[in-house]
This record gives sequence, C-alpha cells and structure tokens, in this order.
Amino acid sequence: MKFFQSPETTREEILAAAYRALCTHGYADLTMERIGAKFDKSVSLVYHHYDGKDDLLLECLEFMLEEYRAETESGPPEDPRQAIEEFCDQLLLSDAPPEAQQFVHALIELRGQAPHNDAYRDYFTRSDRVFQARIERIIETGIEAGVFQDVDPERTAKMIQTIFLGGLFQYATANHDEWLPAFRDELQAYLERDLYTDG
Amino acid sequence: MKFFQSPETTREEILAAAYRALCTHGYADLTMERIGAKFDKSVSLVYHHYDGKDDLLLECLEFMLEEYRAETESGPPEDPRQAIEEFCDQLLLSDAPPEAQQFVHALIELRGQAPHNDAYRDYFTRSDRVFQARIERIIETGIEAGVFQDVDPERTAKMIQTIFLGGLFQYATANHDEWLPAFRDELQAYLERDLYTDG
DNA sequence: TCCTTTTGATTGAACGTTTATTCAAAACGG
DNA sequence: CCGTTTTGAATAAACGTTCAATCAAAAGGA
Repeated sequence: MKFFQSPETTREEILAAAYRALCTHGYADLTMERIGAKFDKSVSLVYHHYDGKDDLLLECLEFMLEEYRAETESGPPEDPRQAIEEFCDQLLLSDAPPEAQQFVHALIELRGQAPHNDAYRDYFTRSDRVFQARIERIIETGIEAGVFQDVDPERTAKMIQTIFLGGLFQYATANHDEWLPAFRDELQAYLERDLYTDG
Repeated sequence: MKFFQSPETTREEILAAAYRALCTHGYADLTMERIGAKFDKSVSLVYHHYDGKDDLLLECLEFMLEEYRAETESGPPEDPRQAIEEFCDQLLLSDAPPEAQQFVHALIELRGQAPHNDAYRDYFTRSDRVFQARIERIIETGIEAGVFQDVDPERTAKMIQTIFLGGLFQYATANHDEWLPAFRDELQAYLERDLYTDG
C-alpha cells in the first residue's frame, strides 16, 4: 500500500508491519508474533506504542482512512464519469498487485468482526460515511455538469456503495470463476442505465 | 430457526445447540464450552458425533441449506412477483424475531472467515449457487408469465444477489440509523425499474 | 428365558498448545 | 545522568481436543 511505503516514525513502522502481517496471514491467523516478524524491532515494543492488538489494528485502519480522506477530499473531481469509474476500479482491478487483493480479503475479514465488536463497527460506520460523501460529491458534480441524470445523490450513492460492497464480499468469500469481469460489466451496465445521461 | 425446533437425534440436538450458541455469542466468542451449555449433554460428546468445532459448524450450515433447498426447490413459484419479494423480505424483515437478526449477524461473521478458510469458502460458494438457482427460476417464471421484463435471468439474479448481500453486509457491520427501511425502498425501486413490467 | 458379550453413548478430568500481555532490566540518546 | 526506547523472558488464562472409564441397551448363545 502506498500509505506505508516510507514510514517515518517507529509508530508508523509498526502500523506498516501490522498491515503487511494482515495481508500475509489474514485476520484469523494474525498474531502479535507474526506482526513482530514484519519489522525489525521486538514484539513487546508494540505495547509501548499501542494499547494492544485490537487498538493497533484499529489505528492502522484509521491511518489508511485518513490518508484516503486527505487524498480525495481536496476538491470536486474534474471529470465525474471518470472519477466514479476510478472509484470502482480502485479495488476491482483484476490486474491489481496480489497485495491489493490480499488487502481486500483482510478488509472483508475485519469487517466480518463488526457484528459483535463495537470498535470495528464504529470504524466501518465512519469509513462508510467517507466513501458515501466521496460518491455523493462526484454525483453532484456530474449532475451539475449535465453528464449524470438528475438522481437523488444520497440515494444513488448509497446504492452504488451497497452494490460495490456486495460485490467485494461475494468476490472475497466465494470461488466464482470469472466473477470479477462479470461483476464489472454488471456495475458498468447499472451506471450506464441509471446514472449516465447518454448510453 | 424453524429448522431446529424439533431435533430428533442427538446429532441434531448438537446442531441446534451450535446454532443457538452461534446466535447468542457470535462466531468470534464461540467456544465448545458455550455450545455445550446450550444442550444437556457434555461437551466431549460433540467429538463423538463430529470431527471438531469447524466440522460441527459446517455441518450445521449444511443442514440448514439442505432444509432451505428442500423447501424451495420443489416447484416453480405461483406468483413470481410475490415470490421475489418474499425472498427479499425473508432476511430483511424489520419486525423479525431478534434471533433471526442475530443469525444474520452470525452468518456474516461466518462468511467473513471464508477469505482464508477453504471449507467456509466452498460452503458459501455452494450456498450462493442455491440462491442463484432459486432467483433464476423465479425470474424465468415471471418472464414467461409476462410480469417481468425480458431480462437475462442469470445476470439479473446475480445482480439481485449482489445487492442483497451488500445490503446485509452493510446492515450487519455498521450503525446506520433507519438503514433497513431505506434499503428496502431502494431494493423495491430497483425491482420496479429494472425487473417488473408495470410500475 | 437368562447370562454373556458387544456396541454405542456419555462423561469428567486432564493435557498441551497457543497467545496476548506484562515487567524488570538493558541499551540508547542527548 | 536521566528519560525514552527496546528487549527477552515470564505469566497466566483460554481453549480445542483426547482419553480412560462408566453405563444402558442390544445382540447372541444355550
């Protein structure tokens, strides 16, 4: 992940280690020892910087969300249509590096903890809001520019996010061959039918 | 769950106990001890009937899927429109008993194991196929009866399933107030716009 | 029918492993 | 020399699983 390319403090090194261990082993098989193996300090040092395992992972997620927000919240997109397709492609690219796919898997696993874990549920509630806001802004800009139909931005953004999340979830948790391209087509068809002004 | 109302063998009693423990504690906090607490035999008996914890849970899921299949695979639905809305309502009912909601949570948690657990991934791949087939048949019947547009049943069924799964996932893993009714509206709007022949 | 043998169900205690976390002490930097 | 960083070893609890022993009922034999 671009976010962790150049950690500048020990705290960030630990976050990067947590991220890498998460991608490698997944959440279920993630141990402090494995996190420690991903950087060159000892395991117990983690406890000097973070309150514990869950705290560390949450801060790791928070860090990435903050980076994403800073990147995207700057201004309205220039080309709304391109922006929304970029948003979708971001996690859906079939030629994405394996690390990205593993991260998607890990994200799904993490989110799978949310039903019984308030901290995780709070986090994903917040992250949903960030993405919702991002999509809404793109849609609003697109409507103003006349390239999108005059839909309700909030509702449409919600729908896109739901479709998107459902796609990721299904993709990460089942073995459907050739599912990714089929899903991209489906998503594309939805956008063209229900959002774009021309075919 | 109706499936476990009248367990007839010890094996089924154990499945019922696993189901109840799953609903009560969620997957992450599910222990053999807690499963044992949900029926009147001892914990170690489970190992006489099943290979272990994961085996037990998988067999529990399998049992429920088989019941569902037997229930729905009998014949084509009489009223396709009603059938598809019943399908959607089945898990989405806001006035559903709390147990059903907890089961949805548990299902999401379980499915969250799939990215790194082949047995779970195989199971959910299979269960997706069952639901896919169910929706496809409803759509085919609806097209023949002229109450549905002439869509591609496979693609449309996939889309509905994706939207549905995304909805459940979001619902179970985030705190969005009033989300359920909003989602039902959204789903309804999708069906009316892209599937039903009249408004 | 009565005794013996076998089978399957059931239990409670124990084992061994894994894992997050703590802590006292060493190393380090200014 | 003092505060911070870092370490390795120790701790303590939790948990899945095993196993030898018991028990009831069925099967078998005479």
